[in-house]
Amino acid sequence: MELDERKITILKAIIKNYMETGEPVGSRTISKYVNSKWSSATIRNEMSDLEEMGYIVQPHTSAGRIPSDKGYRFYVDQILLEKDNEVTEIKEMMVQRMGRLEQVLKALAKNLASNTNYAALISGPQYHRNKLKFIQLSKVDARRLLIVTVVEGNIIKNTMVAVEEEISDEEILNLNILLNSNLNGLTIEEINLGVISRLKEQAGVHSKVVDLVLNEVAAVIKADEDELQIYTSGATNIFKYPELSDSRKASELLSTLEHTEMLQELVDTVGADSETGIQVYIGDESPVQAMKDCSVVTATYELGEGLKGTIGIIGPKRMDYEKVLKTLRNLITQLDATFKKEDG
Amino acid sequence: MELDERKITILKAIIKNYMETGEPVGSRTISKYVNSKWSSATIRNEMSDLEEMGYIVQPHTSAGRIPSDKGYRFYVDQILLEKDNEVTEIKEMMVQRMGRLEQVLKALAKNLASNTNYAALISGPQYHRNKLKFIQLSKVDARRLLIVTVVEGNIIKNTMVAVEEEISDEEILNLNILLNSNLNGLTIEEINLGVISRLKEQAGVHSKVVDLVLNEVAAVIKADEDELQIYTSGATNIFKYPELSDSRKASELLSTLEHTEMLQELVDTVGADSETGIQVYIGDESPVQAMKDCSVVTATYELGEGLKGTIGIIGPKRMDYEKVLKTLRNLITQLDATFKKEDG
DNA sequence: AATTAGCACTCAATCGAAATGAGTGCTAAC
DNA sequence: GTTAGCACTCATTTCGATTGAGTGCTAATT
Repeated sequence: MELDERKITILKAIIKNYMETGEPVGSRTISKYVNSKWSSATIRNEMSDLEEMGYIVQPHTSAGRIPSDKGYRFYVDQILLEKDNEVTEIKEMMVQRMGRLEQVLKALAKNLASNTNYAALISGPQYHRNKLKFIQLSKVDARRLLIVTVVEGNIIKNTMVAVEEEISDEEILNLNILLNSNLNGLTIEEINLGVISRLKEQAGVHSKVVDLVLNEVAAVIKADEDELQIYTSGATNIFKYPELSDSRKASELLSTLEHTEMLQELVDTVGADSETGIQVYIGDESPVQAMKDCSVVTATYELGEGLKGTIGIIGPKRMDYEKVLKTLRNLITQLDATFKKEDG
Repeated sequence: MELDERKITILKAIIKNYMETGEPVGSRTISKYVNSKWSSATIRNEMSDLEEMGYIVQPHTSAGRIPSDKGYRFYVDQILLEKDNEVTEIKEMMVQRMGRLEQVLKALAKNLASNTNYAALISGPQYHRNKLKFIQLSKVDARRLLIVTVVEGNIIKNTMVAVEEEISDEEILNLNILLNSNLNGLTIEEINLGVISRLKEQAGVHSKVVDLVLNEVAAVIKADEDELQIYTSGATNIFKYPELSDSRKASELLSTLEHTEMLQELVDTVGADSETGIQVYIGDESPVQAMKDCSVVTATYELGEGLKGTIGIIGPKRMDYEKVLKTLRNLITQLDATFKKEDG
């Protein structure tokens, strides 16, 4: 059997309708919904075919039909094909006060969630292969040094370390020059033993401090790699969809969203669509078990070479794929543009 | 009528039992629960009295009794009186890597939630009246300055600003000295026009930069005051309590916890118990409407003079007050001790 | 006078049979 | 190929009967 014009129209009508209502949709509904060109009986025959082909299912005999995962998949693929060129403008909420990446990401997630009415997720960029841009030591008080590390993408990290004996301002100045001239532009992997021993040699009496500083820098960056930052927002939006809001499902889904370590796999996988990095998981396709009754759309954004993060939307299977995909594509475009500008 | 010994015993038994089961408790249950010294009939009479006095209620005729808010209140006050001296040791999860206050607070909330099985909330300290400890300007690249601000309590803030024309390293050094010698030890309110104009005068050609820096510093601190940092954890724990997990209530409660701005009032109010700063809200007593079916326990911790934050637990009315109060008291003690040490 | 046993009564929760109705599949007519 | 008509299915709703935990009251007991 083949998916002819009419079957496609009917399938789309079923999916659209089900997305709106969340209820199984029957033949009569569709008959009225689609210019009433065909009677309910005809629709019934077509639906019977569509069911046989696996695009729709009956939750039980004598109920209407709902789209199967395969049905959704067809629908989504259809949309992914239509490369919409119009880029609708997103409100200029972005990046008034840059510099605190976290804040921006959180705001972004919040915005995304309230725009779509689904749950949103955003992961901070990962730091391996990331170039050191700037290091600064400062004396906060007699025995305490503040280390500020700036890496590519203008991500700033602070640490405080205690030193054994006081260091004069001038010595700190020299250390700063030393550190920056030797380390700037290197990735964390490139700071190998050779570089380190050369540094320590030049530091003379303060080789101990150099050690301390390098350890902290490595630890800070490492820590961020390990406990990957993931922010979620609008998790409670799922209560807007009855099929997800019974206590068992809601509990499972929400606690997964709360324990961000369980979302790792979702942000690790790079999107399939090579151009936009967009990936759509429908139901069981999701790498996260708790989301088998949802659909998840993720997209990858880029801050610089090798500096990638993920944005995601989690909603019911009947989510408005068209809107979500459009929004994400749009956002990615803007993000990429923004960071490119900020960075250069 | 008076609350005699026996009535108190029975009231406590009812509350304890209800806390365990979450079901209305009947006379026979209590009769067995309390050394079976009294028969169910006796208990019934006493329960009748207790109901008349308002300590317990029947959800409907011919059901057992459950504690009223007044009943819980009695119970809690009882516990608050018993100043327990034994301070149980909390696991040494705290403060391995200090300096990133946020991380510590988040970890703390997570810990608290998983220890108690209730939802936990923690607010970062508020910054007004906070002393500036250290300012540092650094040149990241030709047109960009990094401003690092350290305030009392070792809270570190970063901002990046763009400058119109390049400033030499030496000039930056001078600016740093100028800023630190003039501003250190001042609160944000104390940096008034007098101080500012004096600063600008001394800065000479770079008075513009001073302006920029001061604006940023004020803005950063202001921003943190405005959007008070509140972290929640274990919100989904509420699904463990059937009386809170029906879709409507759960949705309301969880979205309140998600939109932290709605928790403002909870962390604004300073605890009533003058010594420990602990405050217990039972049901309607809570300033947050969405929590009228819950109990909320908050405690205030201190980082330094005028630098206060709040920790809170949100759970069902039948929460284990004894455990919660003990845990919070304990935590506060340790927090205070830790920050005192760190700070000095 | 306080306590307890006994019994009638109440009422939410549970169960199950019947009614409802949305929706299907099939057949026969158009 | 399309449609009208009808019997059939089955989740959901409705409603009365049943159950059982728990009470209040009274009379007997200590």
